Amino acid sequence: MGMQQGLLARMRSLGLIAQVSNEAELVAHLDGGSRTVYCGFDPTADSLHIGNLVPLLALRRFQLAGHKPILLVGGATGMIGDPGGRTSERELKSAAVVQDFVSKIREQASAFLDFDCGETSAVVVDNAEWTEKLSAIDFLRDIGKHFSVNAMIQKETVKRRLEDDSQGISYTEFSYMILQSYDFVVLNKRYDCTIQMGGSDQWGNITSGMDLIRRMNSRQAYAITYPLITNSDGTKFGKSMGNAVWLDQHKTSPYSFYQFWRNCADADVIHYLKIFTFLDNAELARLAAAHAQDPGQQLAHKALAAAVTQLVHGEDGLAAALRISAALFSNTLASLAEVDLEQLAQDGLPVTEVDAESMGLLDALLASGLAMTPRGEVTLGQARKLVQSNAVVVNGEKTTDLEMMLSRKTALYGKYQLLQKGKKTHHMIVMR
RNA sequence: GGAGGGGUUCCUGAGUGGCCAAAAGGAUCAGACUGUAAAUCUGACGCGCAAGCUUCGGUGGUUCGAAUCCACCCCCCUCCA
Repeated sequence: MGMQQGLLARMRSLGLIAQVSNEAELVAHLDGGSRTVYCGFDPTADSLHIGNLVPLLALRRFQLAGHKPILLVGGATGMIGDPGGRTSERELKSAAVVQDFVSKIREQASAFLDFDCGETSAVVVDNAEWTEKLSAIDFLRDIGKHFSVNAMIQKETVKRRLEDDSQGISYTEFSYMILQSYDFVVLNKRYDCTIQMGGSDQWGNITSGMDLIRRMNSRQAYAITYPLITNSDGTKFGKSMGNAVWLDQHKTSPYSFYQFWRNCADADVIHYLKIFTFLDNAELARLAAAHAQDPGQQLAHKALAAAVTQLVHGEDGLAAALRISAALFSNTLASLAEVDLEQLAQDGLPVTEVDAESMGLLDALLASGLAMTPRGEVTLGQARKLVQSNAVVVNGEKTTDLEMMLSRKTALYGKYQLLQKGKKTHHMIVMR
C-alpha cells in the first residue's frame, strides 16, 4: 500500500473529516496521483491561533502523503469578512493592517510545510493578487453571472443571517462566497488545484467554488471539510483566561501554550491528540489506554502538551515550558537557585520589574495585572477580594494579609517575588 | 422616501416614574473537593474600605425623583416605494 493510499480513511479515523464531496471519486482521485490541495486563512489578526492549527496540520498530512499544499492568505477576502460562523457584521480593517497581517501569517504558516521538496513543495499565495485587479464590470459579467442569488440565499451561513431578526447581512459580506469561489477557480487554472479544504462552516463556500470551476474551467473539483473543534463542556475552544491561544511566542509564551494543552478536559484529550499531533496509531492507543486506566496521572495530557508545544515552538520552547511548569507546580520554589529564577523570566514566565525597595502586596497585584476582574479591568477592589478569598500565594506561602509588604527582605535572593493567583496563574516581580 | 419594530450592565434577556447598580440564565474570576481534570457546592461579578460616585444609544427637557415620560438626533432590523 502506497503512502498516499488511504489518506482520507486515515484522516476520517482521526476525526479530521466532517464532509467530503463525492467520496468514491475523491478517493480514486487522491490515489491516482499527486494532487494539489488548498486551504484559505483570513488575516484577522497578526498571528495565527491554535484553531488554525487544524487546517495547517491537515495540509501537512496531505503533503506527507505526496500531495502539494497551497496555503492561501486572504489579503482580499480578509478585507471583506466571511459571514460564516458569525452572527454579526465584521468590522472592516484597513488595507495597511491587512497587509501587515498577511505577511506575518505567511511567515508563520510556512513553518509547518515543506517548501523544498520538488513537485510537492508547498506554495503560499495571496488572493489580493488576482482579486484586486478585478474590475467591477469583469466581476459582475464573468463571475457574478454564474451565481444564482436564489441558490446563494439557501446557503446555511447566509440563511441564518437572513432569518435573524436583529441582524442583517450586507451586500459586501454576501459577496464573500463569490470571491472565495473565484479563488478556487484561479488556483485550479494555475496549479491544477482540485481540492479545497476548510472548516465545516465553509462547506457552502467550497461547493460554490466547485460549481464555478465546472462552469468556468469545465473541470471537476472536490471539497473536504473538517469539523470545527469544540470543547466537550461546550465552552469555546482555544481560549485561555479569556484570551486566544496564539502561535506567536510573543503573544502566547511557550509556557502558556504548553499549559493550555496540559489543562484540556479529560474528555477531549484523546481527540486532540489525534488532531493536533502526528502520533501513530500504536502510540495513540497506548495513551488512550493509559488515560482510561488512570486519568489522574494525566499521561495523555502531558504527551499532548509536549507534542504540540514541540511542533509549534520547537525543542527549546518545549524545554523552557517544562522548566517553568516543573518549578511552579511542584512547589519547590525554595530549592530554586538564583539562576533558575533568572531562567524562569527568560523562559516566558510573566515578569514585572519595579524600582521600589518595597511595595504593598495589593500594589504588586495591580502592577502584575493579576488583580484583573472578570470583565478585564485591573482594580484595587479585585486585589483585595483575591487576598481576602484566600487566592494569593507569595513565594510559596498563602497570605490573607491585606497590609503585607513585599521588600527585599521577603524576596527570594533579595529581588524576586513570585506571586500566584488561584491555582495556576503565576507572575514574577523583580526588584531592580 | 413611507410604515412598523428595536438599541439595558461581557452575552442572552427582564424591567414602562421612586422598592433599580438594575430580575434571571450563561460566560468569567476565586474558594472547597480533586488530578494543574470534570461534575458539584460556596462566594464574587460597574468603581470605591466606606460614605458615596458613575451607568441603561446620544443630547436636551418635564419631575422632588427617569432605564422608564417628552423633543430632537444617531444606529440596527422588517416591510412598502
